[in-house]
Amino acid sequence: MSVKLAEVARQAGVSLATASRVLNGSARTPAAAIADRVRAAADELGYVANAQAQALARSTTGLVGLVVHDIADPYFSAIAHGVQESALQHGHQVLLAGTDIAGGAEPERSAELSAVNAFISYRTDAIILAVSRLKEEDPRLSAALGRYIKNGGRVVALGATTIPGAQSLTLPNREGAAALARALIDRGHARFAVLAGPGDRNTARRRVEGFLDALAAAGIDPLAVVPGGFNSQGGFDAALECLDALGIRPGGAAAGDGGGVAAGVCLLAANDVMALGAMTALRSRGLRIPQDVQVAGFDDIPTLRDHSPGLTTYRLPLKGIGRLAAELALDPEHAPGAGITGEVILRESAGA
Amino acid sequence: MSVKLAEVARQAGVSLATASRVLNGSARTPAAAIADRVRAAADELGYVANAQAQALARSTTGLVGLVVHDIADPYFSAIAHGVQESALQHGHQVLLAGTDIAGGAEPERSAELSAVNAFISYRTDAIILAVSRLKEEDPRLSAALGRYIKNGGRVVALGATTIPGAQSLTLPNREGAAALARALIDRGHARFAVLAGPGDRNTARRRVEGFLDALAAAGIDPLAVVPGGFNSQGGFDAALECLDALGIRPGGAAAGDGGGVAAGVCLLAANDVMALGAMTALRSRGLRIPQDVQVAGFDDIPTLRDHSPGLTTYRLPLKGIGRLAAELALDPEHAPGAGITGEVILRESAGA
DNA sequence: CGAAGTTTGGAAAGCGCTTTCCAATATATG
DNA sequence: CATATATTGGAAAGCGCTTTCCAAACTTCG
Repeated sequence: MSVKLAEVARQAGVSLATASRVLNGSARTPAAAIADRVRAAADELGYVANAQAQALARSTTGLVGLVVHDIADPYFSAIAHGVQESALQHGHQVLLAGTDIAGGAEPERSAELSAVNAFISYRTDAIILAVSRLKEEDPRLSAALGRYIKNGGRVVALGATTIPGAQSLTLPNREGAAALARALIDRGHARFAVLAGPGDRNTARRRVEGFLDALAAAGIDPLAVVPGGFNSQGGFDAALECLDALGIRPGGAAAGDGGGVAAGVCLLAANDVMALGAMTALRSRGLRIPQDVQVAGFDDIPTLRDHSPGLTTYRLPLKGIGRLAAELALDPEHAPGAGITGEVILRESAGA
Repeated sequence: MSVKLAEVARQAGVSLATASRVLNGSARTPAAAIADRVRAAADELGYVANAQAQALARSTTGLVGLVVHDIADPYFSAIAHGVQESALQHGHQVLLAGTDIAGGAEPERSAELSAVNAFISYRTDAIILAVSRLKEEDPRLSAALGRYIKNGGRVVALGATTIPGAQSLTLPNREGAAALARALIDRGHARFAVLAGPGDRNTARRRVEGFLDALAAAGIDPLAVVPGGFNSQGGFDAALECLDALGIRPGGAAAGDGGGVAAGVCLLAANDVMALGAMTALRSRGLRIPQDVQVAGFDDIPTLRDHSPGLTTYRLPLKGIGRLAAELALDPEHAPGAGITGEVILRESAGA
C-alpha cells in the first residue's frame, strides 16, 4: 500500500540496490549525483522504509522491550522515561508491556510470560525486565528467556535474576533501606514499625530486610512488621492495622506502653506511595505528622515532592536507572560501570 | 537464528503451509491428528513465530503507536495504562514514544514528527496522539499522517485535530474547567487568579478558557492570569508571581485591596501537578491553605489523592480515556459512542 | 598504451512467514 | 459402482527490504 523502495528506484532511474544503499545507511555510498536523485525521488514520493522488511532482511529490529508492572505507577513510569531516552539515543523504539493487565490471549500463562513471549515474537533486540515478582520463577519464563539469549537477545533485569546470561542491574534496596533507618536512628528515633508491602515482591522484601538489618544492628526490635499491598491503599490499611495493634491513639502514647509522653513511632514504608497512604490513614485517626507519628518512604518519587509534610525517604535515581538499564541492553560496552547509588533524604515527615 | 517454521514443519513431517495453518490462526484448520503433531513439534523446539515476517506477509503488524509528551508525567502514564490494557485485549502491542526527549537522530525535525515517522516506519496499525502541542501544525507532520491514513492507518488524537481522516477524542477540558469554576463560585468564592500553564499547549489553553468562561458568566474578573510551565515548578513560579503581583502576604488581605479581612484568593491551576507546586509556593510564603489562599487543580491524578489538604479538582477518567482512544484506534465499530465526561471533586484545598 | 587495480551500479538470492492455487484424497449422491 | 462434491495437504509466489557477487567502467602506472 505504501510507497515502496522499488518505486523510488524506478522514479530515480536506479536499481533497487542503489536506492537501498543511499536511503538506508549502508557501508557503500553511491556517487553524490545519484544519491541526490534518489533522495529527491524518495522525498517526492513520501517514501518511508518498512521497518518490518528491514528487520527481516537485517535480522535486527531496532526494538527494545520493556516490561513493567504498572506503567501508571510513578516508580515504573520514571524508569520507563529513562529507558525511552536511552533507547532513542541508540536509535531504538520501545515496546511496552505491563504485567498488571489481565486480558492476555492466553489466560493460563502469566502476564510476564505473555509479555516476554510477545517481545520474543517481535524479535526485540533486547528485553528489560523491570518487574520483580519473586514467586517460584516460572520455568517457562526462564526457558523462553534462555532461548532468547542463546539466539543473541540481550536481557537485563532490575534486581537479581537466576536467568543465565542475563545482565542484572542491582538496586540499593537493602542498603538504602538500612541507610535510611540508620539515619533515623541517629537522629534519635527509637521506636519503629515496618509497613512491609507484599512478601512476594523482591523489591519490597529487600527493603524490609534493609530496615530490619539496621534496626537489629542498633539493637532495636521493630514494634510490628505489617505486610500489605504495594500501593497507597496497602499503606493505608497497613498503617491502620499498625495503629490498632500498637494501640496508638491521638493525644497519647501507645496504650500498651505504660503511658508517659509519646515517644512517637516511626512508620517505615516499603515505598513512597505506601507512605503517603499511611499518612492519610494517620490523619484519618487524628494523628499529627511528625508530632505524633513519623513516616518514611522509599524512592523519592518526583511527583510526590510537593507533598506536605515533606516525605523522608531514600532517593533512587529512577530515570537514571532506566537509562542505565537500556544502556546495558543496547550498548553494554559503553555502559557506565558504576552501580546505582541512592541518597537518604530527610524531610519533615520524620521530623527533619 | 531462532527456530523457524520450516524446522517445525520438517520435524512434524508436514509442509510449511500446514504448519503455518495450525500454528498461526488461519481460516483453514488441518485435521486434529496433524495439528497435534505440529503443535507438539513447535513446543518441543520452542518455536516462536517471527512477528516481523508475519507482518510482512500479512501486511498488518499488530502494533499500535502511542505518542505522549512525557511518560513520567502521571497524566500521560495513566492514559498509557488505559491504552495498553485495551491494546492487549485486541491482541496488539504498544510502541511508546515521548516527545519530551531530545536525542532523536534528526535534530531538524520535531520530536512529534520523529515519533510519528518511526511508527509509520514500523507500520503500526494505528497511532494514538496524546500530545497537544498547539504550534502552527507542522505541515510535514500533517503530510506524513495524511499519507499514513490514506494507506489504511488509523489515527486518533486527543483533542481537536486538523488532520483529515483522523479520529479525535475530545476531552471536557473547557467544560470541566468551567464547571469547576462554577462550583467554586457557587460555594462563595469570588476572587480568582489563574495559573494558566503554557500558552502553546491546547490542553492548558482550553482549561484556562473554561475558567474564564465561568468567571465571565458570573461577572467576575480574574485578578491575574499567569502563564508558566505545565509542571510543578511552573505552578510554583506562577503562584509566587501571582502572590507578588497581588500583594498577598500572610496574616493579611491583599495589599492593593484596601485591607479588611482577607477574602482569600482562589488559585485555579491548569492541572493538578501545577496546583501542588503552587501549594508548595504558598507554604513557602507562610500562607495557609485553605484559610489564606485556596487552590484548585485539574485531572485528579490518582497518585496525588493522598495529598493533604485534599486537592479540589476536576476528575478526568484518564485510564478510561486511554482505553477509549485505543478502542477507537483498533476497533472503531465497537467503541463506546459516549464521549468522555469528568466530575468536579471538591476537597479541602478550596475549602470543601 | 595495455595490464592490474579500483570504483560503482545491478541482478538475484535470501530473510521467515502467509496464502492462493492445485492435486489428491475422502465423502456424498444417483 | 461411477460421478460429482467436499476436504485436505503441499508447491510456490509473493511481502519489502538487504547484501553478496558480478560485470562494466574508470584509474593508475610501468
